Amino acid sequence: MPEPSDRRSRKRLATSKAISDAATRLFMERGFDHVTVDEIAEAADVGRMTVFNHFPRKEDTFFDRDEEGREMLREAVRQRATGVAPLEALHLLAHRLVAERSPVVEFSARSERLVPTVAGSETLKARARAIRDELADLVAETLAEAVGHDPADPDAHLAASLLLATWTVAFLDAHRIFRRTRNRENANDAFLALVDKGAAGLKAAMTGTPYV
Amino acid sequence: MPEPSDRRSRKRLATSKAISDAATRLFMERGFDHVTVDEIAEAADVGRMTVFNHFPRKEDTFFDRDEEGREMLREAVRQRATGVAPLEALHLLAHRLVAERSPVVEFSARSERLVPTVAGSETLKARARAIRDELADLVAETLAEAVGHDPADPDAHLAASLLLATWTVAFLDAHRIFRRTRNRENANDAFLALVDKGAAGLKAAMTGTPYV
DNA sequence: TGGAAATATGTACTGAGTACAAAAATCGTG
DNA sequence: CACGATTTTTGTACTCAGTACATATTTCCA
Repeated sequence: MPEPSDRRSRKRLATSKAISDAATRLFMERGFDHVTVDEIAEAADVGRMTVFNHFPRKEDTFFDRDEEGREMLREAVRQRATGVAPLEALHLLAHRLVAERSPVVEFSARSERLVPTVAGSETLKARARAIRDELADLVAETLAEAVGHDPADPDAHLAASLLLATWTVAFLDAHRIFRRTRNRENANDAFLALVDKGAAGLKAAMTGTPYV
Repeated sequence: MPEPSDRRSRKRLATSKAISDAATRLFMERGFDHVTVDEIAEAADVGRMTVFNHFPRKEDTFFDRDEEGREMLREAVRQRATGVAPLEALHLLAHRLVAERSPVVEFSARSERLVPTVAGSETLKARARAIRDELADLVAETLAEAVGHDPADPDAHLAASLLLATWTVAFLDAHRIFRRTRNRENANDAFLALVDKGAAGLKAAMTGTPYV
């Protein structure tokens, strides 16, 4: 994330952030469906059209950092150490993100407000599902690329779908544990326990392929 | 599906069917986004409000048979033969549906028009994903119930998510094969090959639980 | 400093979905 | 069969997301 030096990019970024911050705050306060785009624009002190200029849909003001996730997944597979299978690299990534307290799998006071905000809105849930599927497609293609297979390789798509499904269930369960116990370590443990289970299944499913 | 005998129910069903049929036809012809609710109402010869009376959202006029899928999944687990593990019952269900040429996994001229219709619309894809997640939740609860565990059992949710993910990938791959080879047997084989792979993974992931 | 390019904003529109009320069809019962 | 209750259909009026298009404003660069 290199801070761009020219004023134009800096201002654009500042405007985006103002909109996204205002929107996220309002969504957490009142729920996605009880906030209008006009109110977001008002709170961010911009015109209504500026919101749509930066974010094609209302829900994009909330989910505006999925590109970072894409980058992480791609890099984990491409920059993996020699001798590490593609799926193993992704499994290691999950463990590393937890160990490094990465924001994407963070269980904190903030995530405790964010998750119910998503859960409380069909639109936000739909967008979360869409992103999950987009990530699965990306992982599938990255896996296939890593072993020189066709991007449509069914095995790669099965592996990617199973992986994302596992991580999603693991994240939601860990969040549930965190809410119940208010203990980050418990949540991390629950997350990794399910991730490991899923990885074991994935390994078995992909036996005989170069992905594992 | 007992045909109700009273006129009221019959008429209501007929109206629903007229709307759903008209909508599906128009969506296939022109694409979901290029059909308005007014046009659906016009084609079904009802008032616009009648459409929303029968179907809360426009996309529900297309996906109006998901309850049957729910019923199948529930029954497969609940009515399983003694000695058959819950997940095994669901695996057998997949094979049975293919063997019996059930409409839900049918690869035909009709499905060849339906699938691209969904693929061509973000709204229909979103609804398909939502249904998939709803089915996964249902399967998770049914599995947990079958072994006397809490409905929120993480293992049940992981198993259900992996199962639905597998079936989805298998269905889409089989459809791709059918389009390419125009041979239903090829599609069935591709479907079952991936379902079996997923089942192998699922079995490994769930080792030590009563689900397998 | 004078445009060129990018960004911000306004106006006017389409179309989904909701709230509410009223009309029409159907049903149960005396 | 008739009449009141219930269900279904339909119309009207509204909110709000999202789009098309034009204009103004800001930033940049030669």
